Amino acid sequence: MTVYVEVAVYFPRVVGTFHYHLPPHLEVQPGQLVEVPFGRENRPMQGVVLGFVTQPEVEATKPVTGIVDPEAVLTSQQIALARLMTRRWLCTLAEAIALMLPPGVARLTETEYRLTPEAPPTDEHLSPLERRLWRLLRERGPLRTAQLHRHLGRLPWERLAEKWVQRGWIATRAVLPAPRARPRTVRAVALAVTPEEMRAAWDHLGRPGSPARERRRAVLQLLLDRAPEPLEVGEVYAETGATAQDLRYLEERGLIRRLTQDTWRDPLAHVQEDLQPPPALTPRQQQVWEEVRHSLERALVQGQKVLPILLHGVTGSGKTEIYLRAAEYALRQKRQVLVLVPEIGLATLLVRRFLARFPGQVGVLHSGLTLGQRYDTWRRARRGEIPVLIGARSAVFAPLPRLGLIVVDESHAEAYANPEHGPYYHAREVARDYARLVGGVALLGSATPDVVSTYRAREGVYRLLVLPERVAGGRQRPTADSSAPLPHVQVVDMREMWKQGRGGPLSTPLLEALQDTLRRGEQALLFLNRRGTSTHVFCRDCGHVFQCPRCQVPLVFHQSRGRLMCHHCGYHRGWPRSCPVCQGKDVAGLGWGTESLEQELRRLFPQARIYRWDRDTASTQHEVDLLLEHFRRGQADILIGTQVLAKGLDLPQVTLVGIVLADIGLTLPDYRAAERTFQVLTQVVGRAGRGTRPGRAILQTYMPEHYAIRAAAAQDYETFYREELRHRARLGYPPFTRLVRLEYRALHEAQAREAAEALAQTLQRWLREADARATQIIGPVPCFFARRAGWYRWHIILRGPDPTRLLRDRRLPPGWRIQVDPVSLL
DNA sequence: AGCACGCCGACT
DNA sequence: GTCGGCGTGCTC
Repeated sequence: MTVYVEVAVYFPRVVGTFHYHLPPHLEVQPGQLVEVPFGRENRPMQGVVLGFVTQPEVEATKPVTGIVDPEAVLTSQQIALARLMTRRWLCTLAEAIALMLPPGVARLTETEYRLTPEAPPTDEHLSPLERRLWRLLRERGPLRTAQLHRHLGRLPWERLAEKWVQRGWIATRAVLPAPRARPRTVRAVALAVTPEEMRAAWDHLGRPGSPARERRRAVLQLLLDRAPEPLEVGEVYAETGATAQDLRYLEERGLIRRLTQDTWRDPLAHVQEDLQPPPALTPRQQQVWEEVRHSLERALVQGQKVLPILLHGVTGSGKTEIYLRAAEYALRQKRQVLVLVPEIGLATLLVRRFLARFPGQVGVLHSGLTLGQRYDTWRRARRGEIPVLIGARSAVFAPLPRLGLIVVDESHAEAYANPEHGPYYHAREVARDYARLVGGVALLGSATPDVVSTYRAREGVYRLLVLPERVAGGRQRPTADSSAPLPHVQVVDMREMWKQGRGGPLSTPLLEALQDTLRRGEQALLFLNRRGTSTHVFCRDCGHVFQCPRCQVPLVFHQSRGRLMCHHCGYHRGWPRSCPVCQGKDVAGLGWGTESLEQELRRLFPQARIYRWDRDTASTQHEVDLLLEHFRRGQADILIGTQVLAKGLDLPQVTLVGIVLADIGLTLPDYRAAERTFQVLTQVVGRAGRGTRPGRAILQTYMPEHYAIRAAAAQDYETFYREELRHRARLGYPPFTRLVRLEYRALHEAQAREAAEALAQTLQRWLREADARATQIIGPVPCFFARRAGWYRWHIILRGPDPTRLLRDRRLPPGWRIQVDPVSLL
């Protein structure tokens, strides 16, 4: 009986699956990564076995040719998730699976180039490019596409290689490169005899009294003390002073045996946290916890399907403690826990709290780790050896065979969507689907849930739980019956300040509040969502604004670097000597950024100690940690920062938050602009008064009457939600419709426009054919950020009750990026 | 990704 | 008349 398997060939653009037969000597299981011949050339490719089939779809099946990894790379639940994702996000199965494969193992087929004997024997009479290619292949031997690409870059070597193939100078071959990540093994030794046998040999380990005999005895004693655990040879050398010869001596006499041991490259290996007992819950927390526990019990004990939980808790209301208790419950049921965070760099505190509660049981997974660390964490997760995995967006695709709980912290965060490469997906939505598939619980936490999630919760799609009060004293010592007040917020109308002739970024109330805070020896945060010194650099004679030649957005002046910079693509240039339009010499800067704000503060408060936190002052994780640690210890009085201040920071000494300009971003032409502004303002205001002393916030704005500003100032989610929902209903945006955004990028404007216009016509035809009258096509138009890093961007928006239906099982021309339920239309 | 098939422009 | 452009489709 021939065995047939269904294989998802790992190639992003391959649609569908393929049937192969299994040669008698091979045994596979679903989820395994195998090698198969593909295409008429039988190019070796990787693929994932999805399952067995009794009857192949085609007569002549090809054989599975090899097994890439002895262990299954995907769980059956992940295979189900991948299948679901193709419909949810309109991606191919191969694209979804690619997200789940172990880092560094999955490889795409490449072409290998080799010089033949027909090739010229010398590089005389060759052009410079020909000579480089000839020499590379002559000196380095056969090279793969990627390797040639590294050496020759953008030079047109591929065309040349093709010519040489036709001439017979070069032979090509399709190859599957070796994995980039491998398990790391260390050499270890273990005792090979019983203690009794060891003692019998004790006096025959060399000349009596010799140092060698003492060293060999020390090795045996050490191994006996630690038995039955093998010890790494390095440790044995260090502990006993023994040499390689000593180990060989003992091995030859059969006293010890050598082995190689898998090691885990663990990014948390050197992190120590003191064990912390769970604090008492406030009555509110207790109520919420009872509800969460009930869901967990129904799902994990009784095996029932439960709704995802949306935990709406204001900043400082103790959501983390709920996560910890939920995790503890799942662990007791022998289930694994996945914790998603928007950016792992800002989640240090959360990781530490999990470590303090579950020492030795926590793993982390994010793109900042080395390939080896990610690979090892992935493998251990696959084996079920990581009880709690904390990670960024892509960790939702980690293989966790006994997953029971997924926590999505800050579940409103945009960082969960929009991966730059690969298919578009939203990790929170994937987490919901995944939790349902594994029969577990999805726990989505947020201080400012996105309105779509809240709407769903009220429609009964989520279980909504609310923590409306802060726990007093931050996380230090929550007592059972106390709650801390939310900060008092004062709105300052900057138009009034302007009329009174007060220039500068700081209003009188904010200046006075800063003075007051400094006098009392407390700390202040100043939030300005914009880096640099001047936001616009322009010619005073003709009004020309200096823009990025690649992105066409205004360049921002950074005085510390003495350069004009593009915040989109990193382009930079020196200060212009003259205007390129009118040759005028009067070039000036306008507007405020964190850098000029810092200068102004130093001028106004010469004795204050000021830190500035943005990408310019702290670019690495280590620098960020250091800066925050110093600030927490009171080594500065004022911390100026951008967007990052909104994230889950715990700075208990901060009693004043100043929002220098609340309106930034509010006027962007995006359906979520108001929501984004409300969220960031609410989160920043929430940074005030997390310790024992009450906090206050001052919010400067030119639009004090805007509902997002007013609701943020009042810390009133409900009002914002209702107002925002009214706007969405009127304009026909989610949650009342769904959107699909189709984006095209090209190096020439005309190219992008033509592609977009062509697709729009096709879409119109499809729309007529499907008679989908409720679905609208918006565009094609250039995106708001019409150029990014030199690429022209056009998009088409589909809007309707379910615009994905129009695209399902249809193929778009190459180059189009599909975003289902996009979080931004910019 | 390759590699076929397939229908419209500048050449032996 | 032919070579060749890259649009569309297929790969078990």
